[in-house]
Amino acid sequence: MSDGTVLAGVIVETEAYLGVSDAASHAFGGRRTPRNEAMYGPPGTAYVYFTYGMHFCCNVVCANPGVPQAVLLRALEPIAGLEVMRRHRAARRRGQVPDTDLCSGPARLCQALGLDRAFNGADLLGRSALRIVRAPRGPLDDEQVGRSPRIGVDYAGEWARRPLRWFVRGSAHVSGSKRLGTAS
DNA sequence: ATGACGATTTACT
DNA sequence: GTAAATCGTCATA
Repeated sequence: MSDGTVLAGVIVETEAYLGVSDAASHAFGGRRTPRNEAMYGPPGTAYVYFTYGMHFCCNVVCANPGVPQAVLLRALEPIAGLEVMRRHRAARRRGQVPDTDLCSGPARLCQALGLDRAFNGADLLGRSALRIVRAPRGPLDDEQVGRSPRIGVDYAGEWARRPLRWFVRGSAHVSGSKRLGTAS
């Protein structure tokens, strides 16, 4: 953060949005507007969008410039800056927030990290304030990764059923872990 | 200018 | 389980 505090977490849940052919994607049918323009940028670009009148969600652009494919960051296991995250998340809530719920959802994660439209279009691979680095613990075995259909895209017909959500099996930091964390 | 809607979260019955 | 919160964006006119 601006005061030097480091907020960090391990990505434990993601969803893929496969571009112009994907009915659940903001770029479906080649739709290109000021809002989703970042999706058409180079790989490693952040696509942060505002939704439901109150939430932000953060994606990582994955394909070449002009090809609007991205991965939605859905949950993190927080590993640094927990105090700040708790403050961010408790602000607009009644009680306290369990540590397993600090970043267990695409909008929760953005709230905990303080991500908003200022980060839209940011380069996640450089030295800027927001970045993604290789996990020190290394890659996971396939057995440790679960898959399921994506969340909240029921309007997308056949695409809604595709298993394009990935999560760390057994992680308590996955969104809706009680319902979905053990699926597939 | 208008209106419908959302890649969600939270609270409440 | 259901519903409220809350508003930018985009398609339509």
